[in-house]
Amino acid sequence: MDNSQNTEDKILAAAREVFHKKGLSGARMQEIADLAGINKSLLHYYFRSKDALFEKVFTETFSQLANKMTEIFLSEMTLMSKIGIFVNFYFNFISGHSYIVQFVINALQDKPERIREVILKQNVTPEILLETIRKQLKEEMGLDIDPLHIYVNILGLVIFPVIARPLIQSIFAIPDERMAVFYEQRKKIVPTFIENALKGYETDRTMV
Amino acid sequence: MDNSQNTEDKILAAAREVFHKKGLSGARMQEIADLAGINKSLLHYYFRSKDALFEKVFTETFSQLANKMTEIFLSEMTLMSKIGIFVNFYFNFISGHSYIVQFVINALQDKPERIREVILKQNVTPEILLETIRKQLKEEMGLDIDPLHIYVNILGLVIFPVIARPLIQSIFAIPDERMAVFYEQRKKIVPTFIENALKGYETDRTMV
DNA sequence: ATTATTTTTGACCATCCGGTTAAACTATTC
DNA sequence: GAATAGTTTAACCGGATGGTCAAAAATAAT
Repeated sequence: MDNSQNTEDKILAAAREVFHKKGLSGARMQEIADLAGINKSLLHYYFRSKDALFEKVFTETFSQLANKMTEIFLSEMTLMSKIGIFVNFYFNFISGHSYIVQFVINALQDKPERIREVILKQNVTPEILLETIRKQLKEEMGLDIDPLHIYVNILGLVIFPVIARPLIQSIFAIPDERMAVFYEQRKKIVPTFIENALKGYETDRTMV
Repeated sequence: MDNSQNTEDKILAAAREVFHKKGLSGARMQEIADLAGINKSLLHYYFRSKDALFEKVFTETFSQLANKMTEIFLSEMTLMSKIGIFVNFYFNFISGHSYIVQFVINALQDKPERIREVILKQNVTPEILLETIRKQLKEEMGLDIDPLHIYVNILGLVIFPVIARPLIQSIFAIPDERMAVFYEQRKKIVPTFIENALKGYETDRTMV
């Protein structure tokens, strides 16, 4: 047999690609089948329905993303090191998976309940993540700031430029090459920006 | 006649609502017609096709958004005042139009060319916006930083928490009331965060 | 080798959906 | 008030789309 991959994996790979790019309503079962190089009926043979297949892809994708994020922040490092590594890793990762984050956000916008099932299967508790950041803010920088705000700030500075790429690029007429440079610059700029901001709290003493 | 609104406006209002929430492929012409309280054929009578109607809504929405953004940054104020006002305004505006930004991003992700036509109709040149910010960074804070990075930072800190709301809220199990508080807090936190970050550059002298 | 089981296919179905058309209704013009 | 133009509707069309099914092909079990 030339079946280098088994059918189920081929389907999942194709479904991932199509769903990530086009979302649930934009994707076509036929397109997924074609991409996987199989008959459309097989999709229903392995996964009951379009929705079931989508849910599978969503769960998978979300877990992957969540794991990558928490993994770094739960490791043994200073907060600033974590931020540096996270930002760096993320820009690299996402440049090869540009649709992923938006896919997750859209899927959740469309139907927030989707996350329930997934979050339970997850081994990481979000509370632990926040608590870890809170402790590090306090102990390493003497800051009593809500860790959620800081975490959201970090994500915003990293994720927004990626999902808004078409927006930014077209508005400011930036060619692809300069855009690549732009992202490369952000690997340094974002950690510096955050560090400056946090240090500012130290001197200011205007806590939130 | 009881036609409080003319038909065209009723259609546009309905189309806005549906397209904003569900996007092009997720929206149904019948649903728009129902919401507008008219016959489906009328949609085609006033706007040729689904695509034409969508394009109309997109243009309209994008312009509204872009104008709001640039208006503030091109006014006569210190950069920090602009940032404060912008952040404040945006959280207020968006809480009543939560789907808008994501709608624009998705529409552009789906088909980047969409922006071409719109940008030409726009009276604001993006270059002027950046140039204004650059000048203010230099003159008011003595900073030689790429204004695009700063602008993107601001947008990221404001927009990301809004479009990722379902994500954030479900992951961290935040009830609606606490989420409202969260956004209210950000009106202060974000400007402070940015101000600290920028001041950090001043003392650091580690320019980018 | 034969049977039983799993995998794959092509033909098909019902429904959805964007779009068309002709006729009905309304408003305007003369 | 008849003629004309503009607006609205219901019925319909054709193709796309998610999904089914029975039979064929491949694989495994005896």
